[in-house]
Amino acid sequence: MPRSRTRNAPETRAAILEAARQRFASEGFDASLSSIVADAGITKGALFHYFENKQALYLEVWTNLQTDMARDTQKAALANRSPDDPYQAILAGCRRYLEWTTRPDFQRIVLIEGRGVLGMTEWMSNERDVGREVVRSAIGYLVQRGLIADDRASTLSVIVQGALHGAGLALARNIDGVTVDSICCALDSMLRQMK
Amino acid sequence: MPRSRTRNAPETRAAILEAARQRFASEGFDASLSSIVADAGITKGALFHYFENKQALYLEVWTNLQTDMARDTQKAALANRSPDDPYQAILAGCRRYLEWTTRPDFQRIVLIEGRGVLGMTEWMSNERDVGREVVRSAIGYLVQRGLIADDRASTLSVIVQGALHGAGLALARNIDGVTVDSICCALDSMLRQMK
DNA sequence: CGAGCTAACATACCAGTGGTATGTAAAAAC
DNA sequence: GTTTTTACATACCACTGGTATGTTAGCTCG
Repeated sequence: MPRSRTRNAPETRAAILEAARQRFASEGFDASLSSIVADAGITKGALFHYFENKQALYLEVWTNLQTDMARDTQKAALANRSPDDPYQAILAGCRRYLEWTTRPDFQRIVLIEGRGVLGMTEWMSNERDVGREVVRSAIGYLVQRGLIADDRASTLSVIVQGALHGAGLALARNIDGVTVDSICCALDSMLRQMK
Repeated sequence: MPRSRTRNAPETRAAILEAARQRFASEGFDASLSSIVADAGITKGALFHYFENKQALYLEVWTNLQTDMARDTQKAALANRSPDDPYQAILAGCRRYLEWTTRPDFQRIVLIEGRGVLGMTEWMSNERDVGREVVRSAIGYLVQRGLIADDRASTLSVIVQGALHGAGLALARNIDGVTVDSICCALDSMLRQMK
């Protein structure tokens, strides 16, 4: 009823995604679709016109956050390139990633719940894990420079990604003694000693 | 009705937990309480007599798995103590942990979904994270030996825990090039170079 | 231009869910 | 032997994700 008669598909879709992001960020996946469509100013009919089901909606919110983070992280890394220290760019990327972990929506949707919500079906199956791609490319860069053995790249990637993930969660929980600087310091020596 | 007239509270409780573990492992948190109570051979009345709500039930299943893993891991570590190499025990514990990550119920309930299900309320708040305690005590052991600086213990703990977590997930997803051995090898040099 | 098709929503409704209120019988307490 | 408590079962409810079915605006094309 309050909806204007002008049809504007992309705006509607964006409104749904935005409302969903906020609700998912504050209430988690349990946030009801009713509340989301109310926030977006539309009805469930519209929602199910654009998204197959609740998981699909969540997947898109999750993917958007993830890709935004990846882009920003890579941008930070490229901006801090140094000709005589190949680690500097990567460490700048790590620091930028840790900044993302302070965002409440990123914390809850990506760090905390995402894996469980999309679990098995989407997350497990394949390369939807954008974060992993970023880390892999960073490690690949070190391999290219001859700083890391080629056959260790995969293993070291998952370890570095896991370390970053754990560090981000620790920051989110603000565990004693864990700060952005202390983590970056630890990652610095950790990365430099990898071979 | 099929329930015998003899009251046996602990058995009933255990039956519920066992049924819940299996359902949660195969269907995730979405597994309906109806199916769980059917498996356990009781009714919802009994379930809600023992557990405040679905989350509380999940929390207990999750905690049990987590503590079993922690106990087993520490046992493995203590069994592999070596007087001239303090790292050996820890690495044995890591290997044992990675073995746990091959268990489907542990994968789904602890690695994938647990964080999201209990998120914020239980997991975030504090020391329900048994895994972290284990890692902290291992790092504490190295601090005691003078191998790691005291003020770095917290940060290194979350990094090591994250690395293990990520490695376990990678094994669960069987990502190319990642094996138990390759991870243990990487952890070996990583731990030994920490200071 | 106007008839028909389709995209973009709205409305009404449903099965199933977690959770609650209430009942009841056996054991334990006194 | 009465009362209280424990250990369940039964009946029920509000609400949820999802579906089936409208309805209307805009575009296509003769």
